[in-house]
Amino acid sequence: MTVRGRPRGFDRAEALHRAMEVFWEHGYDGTSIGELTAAMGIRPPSLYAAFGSKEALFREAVALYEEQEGEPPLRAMCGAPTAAAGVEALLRANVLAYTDQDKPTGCMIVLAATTYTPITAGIRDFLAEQRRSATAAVRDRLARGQADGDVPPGADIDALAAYVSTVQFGLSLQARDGAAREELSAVVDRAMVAVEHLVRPTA
Amino acid sequence: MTVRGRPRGFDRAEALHRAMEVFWEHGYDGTSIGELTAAMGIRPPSLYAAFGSKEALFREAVALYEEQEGEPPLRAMCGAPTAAAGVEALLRANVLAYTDQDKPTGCMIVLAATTYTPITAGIRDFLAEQRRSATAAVRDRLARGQADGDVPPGADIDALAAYVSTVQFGLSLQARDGAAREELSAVVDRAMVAVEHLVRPTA
DNA sequence: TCCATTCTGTAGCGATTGCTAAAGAAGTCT
DNA sequence: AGACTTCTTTAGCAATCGCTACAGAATGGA
Repeated sequence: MTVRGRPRGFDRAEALHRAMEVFWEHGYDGTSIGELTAAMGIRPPSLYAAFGSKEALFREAVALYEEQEGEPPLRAMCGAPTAAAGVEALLRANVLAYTDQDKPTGCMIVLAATTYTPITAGIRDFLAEQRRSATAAVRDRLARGQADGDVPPGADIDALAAYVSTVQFGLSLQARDGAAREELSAVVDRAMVAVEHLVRPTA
Repeated sequence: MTVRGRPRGFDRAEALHRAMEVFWEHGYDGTSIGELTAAMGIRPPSLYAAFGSKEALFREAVALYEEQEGEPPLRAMCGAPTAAAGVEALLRANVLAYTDQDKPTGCMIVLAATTYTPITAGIRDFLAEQRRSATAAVRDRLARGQADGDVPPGADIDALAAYVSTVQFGLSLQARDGAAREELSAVVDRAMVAVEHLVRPTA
């Protein structure tokens, strides 16, 4: 079952990766089709034939981002022996990722569409949903900690997960503002003081 | 020394306030001149005659925002008896402000330009500078706490200030995502656990 | 009264936006 | 070979962007 017609002249996966990097750095609104086609090495009709629209391309780029950049820190969180260690692993992995010299700084999910224009409401809601699911992943890890006995049964894991996410969001913006890796690492040190304390028995 | 020529037909201060609200909600890129003139009740030539350009108007809007929205929480921080109480007052005042029903959610300084397009680099850097000065204000309050004796001399106040700012940045995004006031309040509770602990003697 | 000055309205500038029609190129099918 | 299908190219669409030329309106000064 071979494909008919003229074969595609570019690597779709590689083009998507390039698009992801541009969206990551410039956000959704800040990225034009011209910028995308230049980075992807193709012309607009090829982009639209392969990806449908700017919004559809962005959603695919977000999915790729979550797979490549989002999953590893989450796996580090799940693989840690305790919930507190998991949260710390998550935060530290993200600090490293947010300050990687070879990539745009900060988290794409956090920074790509914070403005509130009616036109890009769909994009904004989509990213907000991704952020909520990230928070849910933290809460699930804390719940497992309760089951494992390393988080007190009475702890408000929803509030604690919201706190961890809040710190993560803030770290992304700090990274965009040019904060150094050690600076963000020191912030995580402080953030973990609260986590450790709240996870301690009879807190 | 009266003004010559036709007098201005609108209240400049009120028009600026309207512009601020639009920029606050939609960000810099997300706000068009048409949207601004509609909200301000004027036509483009009047806007340009009174404010110069979109960027100049935005900078004035930011200055107004800091005066109206930013100063009160900072004063609350400075007026508190201890540095820890000051940080808590700052965070709680901001949570109330970020979730005010009558205003756009979150902080304008944090949310108005997170994307990284070369065109709006000036705007982005300008806001980043405002964020840095907010962090500096927290650090100064912590330094006063050291002088007053309610913050240990050995405490790393730069790192602690960065931590507080990180939480603040995160709170803004959480507010934009629709987080309720009680939810953000609970996040502040958790954040303060770290602050209280780090400010405790011999920490 | 007449001029100078300044603001306001209409109308539209050049540039850029996301996106696409139309034609040619490069394959598989019969 | 020739039809069919699919991709790529050129060129440009309508809409919107930030901004402004120009003429009319409203004031103060002489």
